Amino acid sequence: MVTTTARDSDLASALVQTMHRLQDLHAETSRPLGLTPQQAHLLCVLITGPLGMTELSRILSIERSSLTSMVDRLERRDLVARVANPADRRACRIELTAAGKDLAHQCHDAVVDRIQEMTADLPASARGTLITALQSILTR
Amino acid sequence: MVTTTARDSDLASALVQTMHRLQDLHAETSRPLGLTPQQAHLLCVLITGPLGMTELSRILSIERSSLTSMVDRLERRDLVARVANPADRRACRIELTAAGKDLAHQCHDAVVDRIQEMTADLPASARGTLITALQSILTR
DNA sequence: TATTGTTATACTCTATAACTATA
DNA sequence: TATAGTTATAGAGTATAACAATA
Repeated sequence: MVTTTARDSDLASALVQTMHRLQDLHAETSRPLGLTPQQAHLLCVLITGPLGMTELSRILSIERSSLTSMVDRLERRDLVARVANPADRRACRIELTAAGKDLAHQCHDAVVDRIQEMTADLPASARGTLITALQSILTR
Repeated sequence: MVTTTARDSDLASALVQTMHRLQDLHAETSRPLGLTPQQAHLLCVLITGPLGMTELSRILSIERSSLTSMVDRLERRDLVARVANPADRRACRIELTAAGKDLAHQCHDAVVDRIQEMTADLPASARGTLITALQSILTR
C-alpha cells in the first residue's frame, strides 16, 4: 500500500472547508445585490463577452434546459439579452445589458475585495506558493 | 492608495476558480450515490455525531425552515432520523441511520480520494504551505 | 443526421412570515 | 418572552425527455 500521511486528508479537508467558506461568502455578496449565487456566477462569466447557450451551460456545469429558465429570468430583469447569431440561425448569444454589466462588475469586485481582505496578511512567499499550487490543482 | 500588485487578484481569482472546480467535483461525486450536493453535505456534517436543527442550519448556512424539508426528504429515505432530545422537549436531534452512515462515508471518501488525486504531485513543501495558508484564510 | 435551443414536467433548494409547543 | 422546530407559500435551480428549427 501507498503510505498515507495525516497531511493528505488535512489538505483535502482544508480545501473542502475553504470551498464552503467561499460559497457562503459568494452568497453573502450576491444577495444584497438582489442576485442568487447562480445568477451572479452567470453574469460574471459574461463579463469577458457574449456566449452561446451551449458554451455557457458547459462553463456553468448545468444542462441547457436549466440555463434557458435562468436566462429567461435575467432577461425579464433586463440584465442580459439574447442576441441573434448571424453565422448560425439556430444559435443565439447571451450578452450583458448595460445594467447587467454594472451589476456583474459590482459582484465581481465585492467578491475579490472580500477575498483580498481574507488573504491580506499572508506573507508574499506563501501567496506565491498558493497561487502556483492552486493553478496546478486546477489543471488536473 | 495602497499598492495593488497583479498577484492580489491572481490569488483571489485562483481561489474562486478552485471553489467552482471543487463544487463541480462535489456534485459529480454525490450524484452517482443518488444524492444532491446539499444532501451529501448534510450527511457528511452528521458523521461526527447528531445535531439539533438550529445548529445544523447554522453549519449549512440555510434557514431552519429550508432544513425542515431537506430532513423530511432524507428521513423518508431512511438516511437520517429525528430523535427526541430528553433535555429539551422542543428540540430534536438529527442522526444518521446505518444506511445514512454508510452513504455519508462513501461520499466523504469519494471526495477526499478525488482531491488527493488532484493534489498528488504537489511537492511536500507546497502542501505544507497550502494547508497553513488555507487554515489562516479560514479564520478570517 | 447532428446540433442549437426550447418546452413540458417533476423535484429539490431556499427564503419569509406566521405558527405551536416548550423553556 | 425567547427559543426550537414546523407549516404555508412562493420563487429559483436542476435534470430528463421530447421537440422544432437549422446546419
